[in-house]
Amino acid sequence: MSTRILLVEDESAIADMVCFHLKKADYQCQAAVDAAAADQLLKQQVPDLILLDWMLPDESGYFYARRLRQDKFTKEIPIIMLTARTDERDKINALESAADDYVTKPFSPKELLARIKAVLRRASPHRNAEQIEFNGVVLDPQAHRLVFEGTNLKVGPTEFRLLHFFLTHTDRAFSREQLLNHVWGRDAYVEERTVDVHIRRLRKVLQPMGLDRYIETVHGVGYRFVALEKV
Amino acid sequence: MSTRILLVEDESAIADMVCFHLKKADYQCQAAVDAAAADQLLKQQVPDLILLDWMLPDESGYFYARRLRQDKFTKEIPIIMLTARTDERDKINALESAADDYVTKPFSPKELLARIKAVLRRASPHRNAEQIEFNGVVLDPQAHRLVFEGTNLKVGPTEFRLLHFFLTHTDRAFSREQLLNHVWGRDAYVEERTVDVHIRRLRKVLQPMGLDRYIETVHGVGYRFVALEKV
DNA sequence: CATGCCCTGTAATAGTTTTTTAAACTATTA
DNA sequence: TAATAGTTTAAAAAACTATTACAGGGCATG
Repeated sequence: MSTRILLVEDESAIADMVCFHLKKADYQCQAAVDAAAADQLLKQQVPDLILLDWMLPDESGYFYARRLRQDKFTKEIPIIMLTARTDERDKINALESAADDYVTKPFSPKELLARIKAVLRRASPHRNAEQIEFNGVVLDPQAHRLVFEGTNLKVGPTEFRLLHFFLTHTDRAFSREQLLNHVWGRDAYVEERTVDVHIRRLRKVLQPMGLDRYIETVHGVGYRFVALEKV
Repeated sequence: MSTRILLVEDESAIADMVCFHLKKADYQCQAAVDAAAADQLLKQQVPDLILLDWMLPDESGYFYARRLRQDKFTKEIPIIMLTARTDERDKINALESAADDYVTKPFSPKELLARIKAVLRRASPHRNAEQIEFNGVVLDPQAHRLVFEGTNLKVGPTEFRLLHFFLTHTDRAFSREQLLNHVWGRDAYVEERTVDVHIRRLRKVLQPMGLDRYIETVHGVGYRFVALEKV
């Protein structure tokens, strides 16, 4: 049983190209030219992932994504946005809060497939239960513990979830709002500044083994966890 | 005599595919399209395992699972849920407490068969009857006895089952709900806090030989029994 | 069939951990 | 250097856990 991907894209040249590569990579590809067509397809069958163009003829891809997030039948489906390159902070922010990831046009099939794979892996709960190793620290979601060189690290529940999120979403900056959405839950009523405090506490936990430096502050944006070693 | 598996799934494409692979793996496969049909089949014959779709036409798979757990004829049957992938902690939690395991769509036949095998092995009675030794304490499920250095330890039935469960499921955190499901039985109308009391009683039993420290409290989650020696 | 004993679940209360907020302080940017 | 953003600390509030006592049920014994 292969993974179903719904592609919502009005430029047929791009749509054909993407579909071609998706099929070659053994995904099932359904294409829709606009939000209305996508809705029709969604009624019939729920896909495992949605590729969504930022600009659609009938509705902004951004608002369509938000709409998909509100519907209980579609809210769980991971969304990757396809968008023109941008520098606008607002837009990037909007992208990141509405979608699970985004790819800027023009993109290579290779990049797209890599991002699809990453998003699907992330969204799969069994993967979510897998142990993650990072520079000697092992995070075990099943046992709900953090181990370094055989010893348990004492870490609060929120710091644990925060680290888990970071380890599964490395090398990307997240705003405090995004972190609240992902780590606290989409309906948390908490001050943004609270994130700082938990970042602080997580850094404190990781300090003894010198891993706190992987939590980077992105001024004016939020925080980022880097997995790649700096040269 | 081969293992009987009941498959409850409304999408016939998936049902056919699963049945095909089950039969190939030498299981007996019965299929039902909804809960009502499943009930009919269950009246005739009790299967060894149930594969249950999370979303059914007539009833949520989740609630059907809960219903199966309340019926004394079906409560012992292991259940594996088939579900779309999700990130939601609530849903994962619901899944884990209602079912023995779950597989996310799309799944490979290989993965499904592996999980079936694992669940059946876990549920098989012979393993449940094996003696377990832990740091000098011997738990004998057959005789329902707990022995330390030749002397019988006085332990209540619930504490015995709780310890048995822990010894067969070490190094994992379990919520109180999960412990109630596994140790008390899925139909127990018991307050979650009651688990605390039995944890306390079990700790008291293990205290004299210093083994109570292996029962760890996981704040905000539940409890965990560690097998690994801490350094 | 009454009695006492053991076991269980609940409730009350005490104790602990974690989270959140606020506020003072430090750093960065333009 | 002013303005904006991030860090750190402390303390109150909230959430969660431990412990104890007790009532009621079941069961064997007298």
